[in-house]
Amino acid sequence: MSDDSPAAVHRVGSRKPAATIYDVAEVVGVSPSTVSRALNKPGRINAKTEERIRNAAEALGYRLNPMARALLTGKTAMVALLVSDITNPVFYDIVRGAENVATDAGYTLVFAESHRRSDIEFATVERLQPSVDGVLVVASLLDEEQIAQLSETKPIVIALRRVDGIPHVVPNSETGLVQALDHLQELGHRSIGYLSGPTTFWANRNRWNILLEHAVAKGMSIVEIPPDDPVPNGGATRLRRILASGVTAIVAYNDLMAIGLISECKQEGVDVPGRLSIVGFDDVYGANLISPSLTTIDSSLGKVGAAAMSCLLAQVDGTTAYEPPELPTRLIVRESTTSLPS
Amino acid sequence: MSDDSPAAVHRVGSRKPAATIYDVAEVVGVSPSTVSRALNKPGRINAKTEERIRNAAEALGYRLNPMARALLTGKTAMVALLVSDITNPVFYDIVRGAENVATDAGYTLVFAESHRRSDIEFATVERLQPSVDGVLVVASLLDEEQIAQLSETKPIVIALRRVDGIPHVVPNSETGLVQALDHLQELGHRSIGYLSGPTTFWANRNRWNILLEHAVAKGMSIVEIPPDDPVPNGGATRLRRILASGVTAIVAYNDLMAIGLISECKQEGVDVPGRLSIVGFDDVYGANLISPSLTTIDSSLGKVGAAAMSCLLAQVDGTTAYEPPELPTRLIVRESTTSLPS
DNA sequence: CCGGCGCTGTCAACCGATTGCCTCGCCGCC
DNA sequence: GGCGGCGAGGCAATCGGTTGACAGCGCCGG
Repeated sequence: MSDDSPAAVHRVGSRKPAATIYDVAEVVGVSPSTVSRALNKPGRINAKTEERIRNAAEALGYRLNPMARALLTGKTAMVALLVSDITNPVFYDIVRGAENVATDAGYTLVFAESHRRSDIEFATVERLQPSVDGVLVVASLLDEEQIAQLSETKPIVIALRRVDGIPHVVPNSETGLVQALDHLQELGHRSIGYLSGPTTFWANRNRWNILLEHAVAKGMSIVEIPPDDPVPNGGATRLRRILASGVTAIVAYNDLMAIGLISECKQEGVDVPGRLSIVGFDDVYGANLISPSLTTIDSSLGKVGAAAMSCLLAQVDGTTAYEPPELPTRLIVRESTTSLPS
Repeated sequence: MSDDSPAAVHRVGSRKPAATIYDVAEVVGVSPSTVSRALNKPGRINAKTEERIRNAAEALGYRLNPMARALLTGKTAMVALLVSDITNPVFYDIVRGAENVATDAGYTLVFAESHRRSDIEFATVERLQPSVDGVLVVASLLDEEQIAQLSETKPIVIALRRVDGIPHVVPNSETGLVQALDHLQELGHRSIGYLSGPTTFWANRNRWNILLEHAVAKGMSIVEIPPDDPVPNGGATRLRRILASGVTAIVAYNDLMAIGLISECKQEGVDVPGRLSIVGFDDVYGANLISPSLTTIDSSLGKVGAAAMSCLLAQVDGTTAYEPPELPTRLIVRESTTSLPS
């Protein structure tokens, strides 16, 4: 039976108009304002009346119209979450963490994607702002001025990027990267390559700076392998350059690039980790599936999303200033790194 | 000035109140209704006046307040997308496809997760309905009655599940599954196991029914390996049962279960595909990363999401009845299947 | 010379909920 | 007995934008 055929037919047009406080008021025989108070100022109204109103509201299937409330109060109980690319697994846990916090706090999450274009990002935030109480942007591509400008309209929080004067939540990349360098040093590696990400990304520059500083301090040599392709797994095309550089281990900007590099190595017959040890960043879904499984740095993205959303809601509610927790990263050793045969 | 102090500080409270049509009207010297008409009924107003109004609106940074419009017109220009589990990669492409269509049509996407609980799913749809023009639910967990009930309030579309009387978009699993059976038969397999998913899932029963019908027709023997664990990768614990059953190939409910099974095989030293050929379903991210890479069935989830959203928007706009495209699935042969040594 | 028409723009009601202010009735206390 | 106080509920304005009804005006034809 081929029952997969899509059903286009449907009884349309028969939708109920949705009950309002006026309907409830009429049923109970009170004024709409009394209904409003009964429903959200417990105690303001006589207990018995309140009870009758609640029952009537229940019976009518009354739901508050968020638009109407928003119009008057200016609070929409919605927050926007903007990522540059939905299909990038780096964002999954962030989205989930943020969604949980928002939902628990009674906020509805509006979700949007900027398709990796800063102009779309700007326009999208602008478009969304009237509908939401605040915006959480993950790894924003905008200038600091643009962010500051958007911040004048509604609260905005940035995740995975440090922006002066704007609340942001960023895991501490240093702890994990230092652990990675220690790990590689213990394995006998002296010459490291950093497989760089998009040069405009704050996180990319940040990671490189940390690596540079600590590698030098540890007496290791390090070199940045610049990207020649802006797509995330553009790492694959750079294998030749890496081999030519003489490094024995690579720290990649992120797991996607590391995974791309491993694939390339497989194709070219380069042994990983025998010839080249590889460390990723983020521990995304898939990092432990690939063979060899990827040694990488866990940046607890779920917590980043949750913390960023908490930070945003704290601003929206205007209550206490939210103090972001320390979010250390840590190395997860798997199969893609091994000791250098000395 | 020169407030370069660290992140926590931020000039709060200094947010602009956002321009309204009243502000624009005052600047131009016309009435608010004229501004409204100028902005969204081109031609209704004198061209020069309209021009002046547009300029003033631009200068003031005027943005329409969607809440205000929604209150009167009943159209919010938002649609909700509900999935059961954000971290399930099956949904990524669906979300992306749906987001693109919604954004292109000028709709804002509200995103929510039901945490795999049908009660949360129901409550979430109910909560979201007043704010949106329609709801797209992916792989709904609800009864048909519940879905019908929700459908009375606002348009609803279901993806990845067939529901009588409710518009739905489902890829045709039959084409891909038949190809998989053909593929396995060519490789010499005569005895197949279906590694079943959650028994309550429509898609699970659907796939099993299709497999049963066609395997029998092809003269192959087939057996359903029931789940003993509701989590997606619960497949890992079932290896013993599979081996005991004597089948030489497994078709899994989805890639997650197939990947779990492969991991288990690795741990237990069972050769894949030498001892057991494995076919997944969905071709999610990661299916080609694992080793051996997974033979699976591509169900073009991006198109499913796009089609489902188009279907929803067609209902919302009340324009033409949307005719969902045929969405065939097809087999992708990789390394996890091989011929049976006869 | 007058009626009527088309073009522009204004008026005012309305969507649903919230909230400051007011009223009414009742109680208790001096 | 008079008055203050308080509990309970109503009135009406308000948020921002939309829209049907209508008014002023210039112009045309009869």
